[in-house]
Amino acid sequence: MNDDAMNLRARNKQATREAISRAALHLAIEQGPNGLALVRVNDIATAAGVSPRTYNNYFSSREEAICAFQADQSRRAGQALCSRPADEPLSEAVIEAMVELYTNPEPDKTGLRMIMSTPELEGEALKAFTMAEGPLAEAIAARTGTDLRHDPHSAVMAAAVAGAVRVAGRYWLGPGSTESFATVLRRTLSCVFPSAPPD
Amino acid sequence: MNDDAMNLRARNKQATREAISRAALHLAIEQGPNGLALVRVNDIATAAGVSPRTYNNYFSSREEAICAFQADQSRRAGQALCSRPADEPLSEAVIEAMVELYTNPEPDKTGLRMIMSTPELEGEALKAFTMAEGPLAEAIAARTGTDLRHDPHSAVMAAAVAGAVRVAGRYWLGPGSTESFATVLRRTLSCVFPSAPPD
DNA sequence: CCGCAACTTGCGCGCCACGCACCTGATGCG
DNA sequence: CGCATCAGGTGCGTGGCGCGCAAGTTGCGG
Repeated sequence: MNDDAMNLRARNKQATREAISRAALHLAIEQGPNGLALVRVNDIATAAGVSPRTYNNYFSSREEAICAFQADQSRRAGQALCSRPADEPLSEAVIEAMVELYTNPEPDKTGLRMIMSTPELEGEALKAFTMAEGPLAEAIAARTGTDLRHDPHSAVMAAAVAGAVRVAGRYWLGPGSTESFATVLRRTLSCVFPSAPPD
Repeated sequence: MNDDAMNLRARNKQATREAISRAALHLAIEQGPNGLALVRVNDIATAAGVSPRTYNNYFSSREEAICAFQADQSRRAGQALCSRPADEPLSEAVIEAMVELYTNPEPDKTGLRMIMSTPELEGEALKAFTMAEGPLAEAIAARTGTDLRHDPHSAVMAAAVAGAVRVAGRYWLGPGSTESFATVLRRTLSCVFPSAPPD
């Protein structure tokens, strides 16, 4: 039947997760960066149409719920790099993979600005971005044919890439940014690869 | 009088902070990576010889208390780089500054391993390490004479350096590490500076 | 020697994570 | 097609915790 790569069951689960996360972010934006404490778990659950008890079957903190999207995105970092053509130079592959991953869809500037200007949320987002490092390091190691366990190069590069993405976010959210996120991302990422061609 | 660079009052404050943090880490180690929930705030406060209420005048979560040392250390990252001789090449200055900062004193392997193998603590430690990026970026920008606000190079490099430190920690804590932390640190940091001399 | 300001502490409130038990609806099988 | 099974949603109860408030205490400067 309708096993669209997923049981109906799992589908609903994913939908619920998204609903809760969506509601959480929305409410957080309403309250502003200094009103995080006013976003009650009860409100989130109600807005998402589930029981408060169900809410923390999915998340164990407001921050986690609000940043769930970033977390999900980071989980795909490894796969994003792996799906680049194998004959592409490493630097180009990484840059294009990250641009593809983090601009699809174009990030919600309002939501991101809210997150990055709220210390507690910033911490959670940091965790989320860092989740990308492991898979990224593996993918890089696979591409360069090095051994992840004995050669720190891939791990360091993965960390640097993740860092560059975060820095790009900060610049893009800053006051004087008329450029697209993709542009900023390419610029910061090219700092990581000193031998990278200017384009 | 006895203004040893600090009022007696501020000295006690610092001592209390350290006592609480110390007690927290000690108790956490006792309970192991899976028993973080069993480390009650009450126990920490008692062990530190203060009231539970006082405890969260200093910290607002167990995790924050346990990782306070890492946080304090990261705050000094900028200063560490600034205090390197001005005629030193950037890469060497950064490497030596970080080695100096993170091996003085030699890190507590047991405590660190505990922290890095406990998800919630790992997140907090991540926040702590990331606190170093801002000051580091400023110091790097100052050294290279670039404008931090319009040129992302220093920010990206700072993030990469912080990442390299974290990666070094992971490798050093891993099973087959007979080397000193300084050695591992130098190796990962030199990955960040491709033009860095082998020694 | 005195008053101020900083710090600690006890009290109390509201929120929240989580275990437990029950219910509902999806799933898979004969 | 109907039944046994089970994953997931929900209500309830409990213990812990963050934090505001209002004293009490102690170092510091005049």
